[in-house]
Amino acid sequence: MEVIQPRLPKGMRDILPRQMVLRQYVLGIVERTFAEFGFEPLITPSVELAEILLGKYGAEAEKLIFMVQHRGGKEKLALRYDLSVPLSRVVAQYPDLPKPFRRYQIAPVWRAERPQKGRYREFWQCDADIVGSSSMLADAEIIALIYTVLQRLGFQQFVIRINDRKILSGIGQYSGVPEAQLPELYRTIDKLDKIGIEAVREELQASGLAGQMIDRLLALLQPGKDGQAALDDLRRELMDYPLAQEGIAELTELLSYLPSLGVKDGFYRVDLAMVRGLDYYTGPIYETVVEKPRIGSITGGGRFDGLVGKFSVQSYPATGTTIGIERILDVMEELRMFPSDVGETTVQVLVTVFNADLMHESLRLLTALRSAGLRCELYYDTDPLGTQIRYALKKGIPFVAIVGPDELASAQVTLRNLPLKSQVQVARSEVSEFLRRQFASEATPPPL
RNA sequence: GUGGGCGUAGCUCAAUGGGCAGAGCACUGGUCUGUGGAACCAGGUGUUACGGGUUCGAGCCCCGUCGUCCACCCCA
Repeated sequence: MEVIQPRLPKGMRDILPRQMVLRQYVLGIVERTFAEFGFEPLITPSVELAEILLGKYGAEAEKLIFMVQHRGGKEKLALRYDLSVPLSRVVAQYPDLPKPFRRYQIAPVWRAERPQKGRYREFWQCDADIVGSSSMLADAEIIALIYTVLQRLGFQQFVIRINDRKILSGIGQYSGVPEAQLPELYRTIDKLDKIGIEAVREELQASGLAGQMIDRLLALLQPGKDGQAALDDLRRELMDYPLAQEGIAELTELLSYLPSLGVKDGFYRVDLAMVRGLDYYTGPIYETVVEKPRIGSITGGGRFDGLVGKFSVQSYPATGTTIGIERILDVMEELRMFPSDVGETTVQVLVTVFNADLMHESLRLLTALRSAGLRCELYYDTDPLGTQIRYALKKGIPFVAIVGPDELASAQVTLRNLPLKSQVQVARSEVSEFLRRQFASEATPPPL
């Protein structure tokens, strides 16, 4: 019979148990931190009506939306592209949600991109957003949240780049570039840190911008300059541009909150050349980059005050971020950032079976351990102990429990700790408590 | 969507200038009744991605398709 080739759609992956252990460790820290910051969980469908998603992200991004159809379906459907637009729909659809509405959502999104390193067609986003407040405290808390999550995950080196769409718009006005060509200008500016100041100068020249204006723009963007100093320069230079002044005031206020929220210097930077591609951002924007593995941004977000208004006459200001779990996992694996007690499996104990006569002893022990909340697997055959132990080693199960004739006679259980190559005999009545103590401190995130 | 590299066993890779399908690991079954990733035996390890062309003869050369990786665009 012809077999069907086992394979996956382009850009999509299976996540096998060994990877899931690492993933759940990271997700646990992310979710716990979201909850500590006062965000509440939300789930929305993977599929939205196409009209909900279309016209929100910009022409380029919209091409990447996965359309969904089924035979005879009358609704036009699409897989969600991000979590911010569904959130905006939810807020518009349930007007009685108390504001500010603080929700987190950890869920897969889909983008029909060409896959490459750190880029998949299905990946998970961890969003935390605040809807219904225009306070810069909200933006500052989002940045503190990003900082806290990355600290707890053990990131030593990262920079949260901060800019403001209003400042970019002001710079656009100041440059005298026609409205229609502004997106091109922003795209070029965004490349500053990637291709360098001279390459950007050349691109601006090629686009027909006057040399004098190019000099003034590049001077304003000041890649090397300290954030507050750069903002002060801007404030003077863009005196006549109210929108830019608004953005400068926003960032100044936002920055003032960060130290008291525990965000340390050096982990964030005002970067006037950082743009972000999505259309819906309206105020402060932020993204996090790491130097070591060059993998693009690991978080991204900003203020999107106009999005809820697309779904309701009642509009609400909103801000938030997404944390890219796949890229974070890629980085952490590459830098070997996982604590040693994050093992290869979630199974804690293998209960062995000494022989057919003692099978029921093993079953009783198994049941007792499970009742105590320990994660246990039973070995199904009466293979020699060596074979059973090798099985545990291979799967990375840390403890092996043995009930043989000797243990039965003395009402004890032998517990072998495979990583430590040690073993102890514990009274049958105390086995559960003993093992629970062994696992008491496992994989808990370090306090700040 | 644009450009480039690469496609041999499940995985990592060999195969003289065109001349008979290879290794390690993994996997499946078996042997082994008190302790370490074992050994031994047996076994799929495969239309050399697919289709066409050149040739007496193609894993190798040419064309096309598909897949994959990388860069660009953009993004998490």
